[in-house]
Amino acid sequence: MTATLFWFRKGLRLHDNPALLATIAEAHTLYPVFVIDPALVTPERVGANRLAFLLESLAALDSSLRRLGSRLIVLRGEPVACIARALAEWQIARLGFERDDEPYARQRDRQIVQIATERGIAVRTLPGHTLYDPAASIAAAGGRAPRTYQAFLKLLAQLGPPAAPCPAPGALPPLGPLAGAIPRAIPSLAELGHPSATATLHAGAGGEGAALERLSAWLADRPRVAHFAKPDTDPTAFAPPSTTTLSPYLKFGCLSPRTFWSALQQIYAEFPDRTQPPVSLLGQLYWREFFYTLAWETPNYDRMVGNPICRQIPWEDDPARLAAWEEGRTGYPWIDAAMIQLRQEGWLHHLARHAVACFLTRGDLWVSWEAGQRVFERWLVDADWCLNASNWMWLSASAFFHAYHRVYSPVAFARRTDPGGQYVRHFLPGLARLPDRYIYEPWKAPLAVQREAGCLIGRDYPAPIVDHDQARVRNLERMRSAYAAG
DNA sequence: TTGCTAGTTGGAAGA
DNA sequence: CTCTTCCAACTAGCA
Repeated sequence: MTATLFWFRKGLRLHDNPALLATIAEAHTLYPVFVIDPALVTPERVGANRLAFLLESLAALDSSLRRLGSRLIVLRGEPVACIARALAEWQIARLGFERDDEPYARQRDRQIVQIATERGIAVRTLPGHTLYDPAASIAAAGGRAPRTYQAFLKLLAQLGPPAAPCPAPGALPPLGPLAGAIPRAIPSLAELGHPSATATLHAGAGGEGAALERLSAWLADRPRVAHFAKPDTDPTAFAPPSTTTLSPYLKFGCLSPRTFWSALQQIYAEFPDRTQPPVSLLGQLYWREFFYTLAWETPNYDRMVGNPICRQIPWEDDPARLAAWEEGRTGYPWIDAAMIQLRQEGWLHHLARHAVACFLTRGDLWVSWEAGQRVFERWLVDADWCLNASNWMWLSASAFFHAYHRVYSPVAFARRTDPGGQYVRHFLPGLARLPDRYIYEPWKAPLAVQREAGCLIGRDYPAPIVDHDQARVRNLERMRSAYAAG
């Protein structure tokens, strides 16, 4: 009898899971395992909303496995030690998992593969988190990942369509004999030291089933899918948002990118006038792929120093400014409302992320993008190591994007799509009674208007921590110097 | 080597 | 309200 352990990490799904299929094909008995690493679930590292989403995804996976006569075994502890112990206790002969290309995961997986190999355990890994295997894409590109999106699209054309999604398993090997003794152990948020989740957008919606339902629901409006243009979507729309909000499912692998890709192709076939990458929905999947591919070969991808694609810029450490930004008290309602939405819902529209990221770094506060990256990493339900680093480099004009003189206005930008300030009024109820005219710059409201609205600047809502026009001019000069020095 | 082109998503002012 | 123009500007990719 060959006892096999399949280790779920990302890829929390049964559909299109090549590593799982390959692993169970050779198994007589199976131990499906997930490990909760206590170091990664502290409130300092992860907000309650993302942790709740993960726990829901695990519960959904457990239910799916049970329908096939199996179950999910949730272990808690340092992952390498946990898996090593399980391999020994359950006399595992084969280990399988989906490859994870993040540096932390690569390091972790190297250790467990070494331990398994030393003990004579066969290890089976396959990629499944991206459309293509980044290593294979780079090899096809001649050993160097493209540095621009357009060059990456050319590479994709050369690669041809990604592999078709594989079916979910119709049956699973019986549970390993020792699994019966292990209690069902998906912990609660409270057990992990967290308050309850506050999300409205993704509340109670973790897991593969919800992912596929939300995908179907979004795809049902076929003209909208075919004509989707990301830059034209509304960053101030929040009930409902103007984009798919599928990102958390892709982050945890509740949704396969290849399943998404295939579904899009079917719709695109009906619409000759569909939008194209980079702005189309397919283009969004390709941005993800582009960044994953480049990150695979770039050292220190989530840092400025030692990162060969990142411009070296003398950001200034300023804990007070950083805290004001993170806590939504910069005095700019559009920025503050977005930061409140981030913390309440764990989600922000892409362009709202742009606005707050530009504000923290090159636009206004001149604080390092790495500090902002850590804040997003904590609060976003869809926090994705590679995409988070990529977009912070983009917005801070450290890589990919170089037109640093283009600075988002914290006053004018949101006014274009939301002149009445409904978004601000929702997330900053203290400002709700201000007239439209002052909703994005309340410090300009005459005192009588502030009193009438029940919102005195400096008492009920902060005055701006920087003068945007002055900060912008000063920072443009600093960017010019940094670019010249580079 | 050099020159040329194109690049997901700005803002202000004016027609 | 929508469109155009100007501002000031850098890089990767390619011929």
